[in-house]
Amino acid sequence: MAYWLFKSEVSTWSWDQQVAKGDAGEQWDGVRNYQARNNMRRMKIGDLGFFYHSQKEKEIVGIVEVCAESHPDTTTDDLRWDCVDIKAVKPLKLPVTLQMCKEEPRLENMVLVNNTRLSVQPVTEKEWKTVCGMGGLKS
DNA sequence: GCCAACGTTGGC
DNA sequence: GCCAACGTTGGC
Repeated sequence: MAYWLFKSEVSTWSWDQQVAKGDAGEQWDGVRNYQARNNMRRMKIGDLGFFYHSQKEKEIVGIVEVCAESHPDTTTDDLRWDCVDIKAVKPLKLPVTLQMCKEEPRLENMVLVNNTRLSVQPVTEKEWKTVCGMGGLKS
């Protein structure tokens, strides 16, 4: 079981839209970055991820689950780009803001804190549990 | 709105 | 294969 973090602008694709898709989920398309794509290729069905709103909110708002492994991104003909499908699992009771992550010593090595521009990131199990705790979930 | 960080592109 | 130029992302 691996853990990930998916970043999106609210105006592009929001948590509410993700929730509205229900268990069917939706492909995480539009990624045009090799590192992010490579992370998606490593994902397995059942892996969990955080859903992060960038730019305005700058906070982790919910938990998603990978429901289809990497496949071609249907929004482009360019064969280089793959994506996975994810579905919403549940929201955090309390959103965990970027600032909270920066102020939390246990998260000092988190990719979110150190590489703000990567849109699909790995999360360690320790970081996962820490953020879930901060978000009001037992994990 | 600015700017730093980073990735990509293309000329040589 | 190097590196300058350029574009994009995202925090502030």
